[in-house]
Amino acid sequence: MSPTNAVTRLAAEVGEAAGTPVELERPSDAAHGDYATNIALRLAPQRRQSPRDLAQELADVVSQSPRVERAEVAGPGFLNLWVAREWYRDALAEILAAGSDYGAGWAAPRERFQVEAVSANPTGPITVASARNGAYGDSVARLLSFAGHHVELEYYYNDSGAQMELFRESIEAVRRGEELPEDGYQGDYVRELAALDKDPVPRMLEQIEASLERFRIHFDSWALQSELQRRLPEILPKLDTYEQDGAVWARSSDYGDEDDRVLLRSEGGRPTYRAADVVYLRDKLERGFDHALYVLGADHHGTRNWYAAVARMLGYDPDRVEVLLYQLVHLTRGGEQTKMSKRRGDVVFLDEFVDEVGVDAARWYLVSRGHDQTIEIDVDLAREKSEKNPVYYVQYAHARIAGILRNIEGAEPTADPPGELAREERDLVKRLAEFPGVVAEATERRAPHALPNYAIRVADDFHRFYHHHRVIDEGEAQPFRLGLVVATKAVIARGLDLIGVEAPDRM
RNA sequence: GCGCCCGUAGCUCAGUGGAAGAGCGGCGGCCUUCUAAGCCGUUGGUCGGAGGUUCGAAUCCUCCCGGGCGCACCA
Repeated sequence: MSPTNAVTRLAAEVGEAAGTPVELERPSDAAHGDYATNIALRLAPQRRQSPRDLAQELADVVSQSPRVERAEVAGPGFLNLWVAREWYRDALAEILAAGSDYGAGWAAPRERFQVEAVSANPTGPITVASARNGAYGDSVARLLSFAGHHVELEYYYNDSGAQMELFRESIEAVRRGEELPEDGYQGDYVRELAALDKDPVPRMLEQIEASLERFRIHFDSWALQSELQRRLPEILPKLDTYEQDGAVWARSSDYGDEDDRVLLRSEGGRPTYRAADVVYLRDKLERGFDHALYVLGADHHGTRNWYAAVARMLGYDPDRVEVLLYQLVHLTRGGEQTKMSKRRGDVVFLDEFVDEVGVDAARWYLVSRGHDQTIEIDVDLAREKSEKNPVYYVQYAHARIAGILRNIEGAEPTADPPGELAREERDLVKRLAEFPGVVAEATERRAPHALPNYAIRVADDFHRFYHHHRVIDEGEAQPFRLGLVVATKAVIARGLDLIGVEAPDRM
């Protein structure tokens, strides 16, 4: 399922001629037309026809369409299309009618998604590494929601594991003026929490929530490991388990995981985090979510198959569980790599990073790389680089349009071109018409980094248009150009919103 | 040793079977005109390597090299 729009409707016309669905692409070389398809090359073998002959037959049919200016056969059998003025008018009219909803609501069926993201232990402030988790997970959530799904974002935190004990012990040690436990938590924030003379965990959680809200990530709910763990006795019998060496194991290797996993430790029968995972997953699916998405750093990729195995063991369709992995953030200082460790206090916190570069540049930066790509951040260069961050290039396009609109308040936009379109106008309309396809693909591939890359292209086409053509006082061209920039503004604003970046009216 | 991810321009990275790209950097131009955080030109790549599949491979398969991350009764 993907949204219908001017491009897919044109593809459908070609598809009708070909008798099979057709996808159109925009050739990088303008000499290859506005749109092109390789359908003749794919169909030729089964039709026992030469690709070029087949392409020519399609060209003859398709060129009859009022939306097609001309159609040509090129190379081994590509079909290149030049679209007509009518197509541009249709495409722009559709965007103006939809406004900020352009590209929205295409999902069918509409389902309920839970996205669990960040979920860092409250043993310290949110780091830049966790911020990537949040930026990625939140953007995926925004995309799913924009598609028409019901989406809730949840933060799951561990308040009872070994790391938390070590954290509390570290605080206590500082309070008593004793030496830190082995591998204990260090850093300024530990001393500050120790000075408060209160339970450090609620304080830490408040700070985490505040940092994430500032980063424009709002969590709908917060889940607590200790609470979920209490329901373990009720869930445990539903699992395929066995005892060995005094511990209780899940037979997860029979359900698609690499190994069996310990649920209850031999020492005192204390539950592992995986025991809580089982309760939590069941809770998610029983709460009425069709899909449970886990956003995990690559350092957790070993647990990738664990969640699906648990779903199988509990009798759920494992396809309802999805693990979204992203690669880690590496920090360097003046070329030297620093390890991100909260325990050693050797770490860059999100708040510091945002103080340096701002929310917009930070979110853009963390989500504009593919999630399978390791991110390198040179902390010393972060600020300097932020001034050259492409996010400003995109935002500037939006601000320029806002400036135009301020100067001609009340003027009526139209999608109807007064005459032949200029090259910059055609390029911009075609670019905007890509938006629904970009959004749909980004959503289905869980790949929000397509948005910033696309937004740069839009800004590119806009800035070029802006440089070559005026909007205001251009006589009969004004209403159409106004429509063009109004549509551009809507697409840029939405594209940025989907990755949590603001679209300012002035810069 | 096993598993996952990555290797594309000087740097940071897009591009998941169709005709090699962007930003930054470098060099040279453009502001009495809706915002110069902009525009135009130019510089730049044996797509890590070798085989294979295909009419066609940066993209799919195999092997090799290099880097990252894992392989807990931590999370």
